Amino acid sequence: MEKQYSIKEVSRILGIPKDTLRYYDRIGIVSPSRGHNSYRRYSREDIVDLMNIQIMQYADFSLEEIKGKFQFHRMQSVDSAYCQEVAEFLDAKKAETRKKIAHLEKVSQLLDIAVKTLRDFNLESDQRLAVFVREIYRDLHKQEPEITKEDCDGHQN
Amino acid sequence: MEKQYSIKEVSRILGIPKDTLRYYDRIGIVSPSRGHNSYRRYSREDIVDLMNIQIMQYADFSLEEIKGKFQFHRMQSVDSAYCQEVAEFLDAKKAETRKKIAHLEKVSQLLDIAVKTLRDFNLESDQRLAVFVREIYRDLHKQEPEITKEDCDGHQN
DNA sequence: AATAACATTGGAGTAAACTCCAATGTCAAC
DNA sequence: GTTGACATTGGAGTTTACTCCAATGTTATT
Repeated sequence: MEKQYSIKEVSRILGIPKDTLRYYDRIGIVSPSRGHNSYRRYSREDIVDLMNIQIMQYADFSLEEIKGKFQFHRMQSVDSAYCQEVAEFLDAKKAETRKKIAHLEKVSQLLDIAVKTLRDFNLESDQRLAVFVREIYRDLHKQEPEITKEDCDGHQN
Repeated sequence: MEKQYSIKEVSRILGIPKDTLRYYDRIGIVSPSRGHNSYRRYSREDIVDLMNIQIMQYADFSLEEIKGKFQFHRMQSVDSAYCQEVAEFLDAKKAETRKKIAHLEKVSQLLDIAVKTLRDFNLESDQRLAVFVREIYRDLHKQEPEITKEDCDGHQN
């Protein structure tokens, strides 16, 4: 017979606030069984699920994604097609992550030049800043041509 | 006499929705002058401000930060102390950005290993994944000792 | 004078992931 | 049997940066 954990214990063990655990139950992410009173009783498996969720949140998955793509309990049968699907999903996530990193690298550079320009002003750093800003501005306005027809509609803006 | 721009023109020029421009006006970020009717009339300077705001948003500044730290109009007198303050702020921002990058690099690696493990399962990649996850878990729970007194208070959680 | 196209306002709604609250129920200890 | 610590619930509030709406006013064109 496995040990069951109260919400308070789980909260302490995993560092997740009780309200958050109740919230997860509400939205169907981790719904533990209930005791003879209506108290939640978390199993070991529930706790493992919650740990996986923590990892996935660390990896920037939304609760929606977590809920949609990963049903942990049902993982006994390693369905090859499903594995393939998840692998593709993770690949896409990784590409997205690399994009974010590239963006932040630019930001880091921008801040660097901006600080230098501010600290000891000279033409060189000022011009480098201007060039950089212009580059970002190009980035900002080169929207992928995903909008074509919609442009012609009667927008309010 | 400088040209003044209508909200529609500014929206088109900068690619900022009209509603957003009105919103910026409301919260006091860029509040253009008004015509004899109560129409907003944007000056060149207003437009430059808005461009700077776009750059700062690209660099992950919140509107609150933008509003608090940067009063562009008042920049004629290059106050050395103020420059110093802003430079420090930007430095902190950069440190924060580098932290985010480090985090995302870990995420990228994690996703990489996870995909590999999923695609062709073997002990080696599985163990690498386990090690990685454990490492992240350590990261996750090593909160800086910023909380000391508050811990003792009567929290609900 | 009617119409369209623009402008104004206050206020409400949206997303995501919590976070908090009040009213109430349960349980163990004294 | 009362106290205190725990649990439950539904529902409302928080945050940020918009986004949308309806009612209304203004301007230019027909």
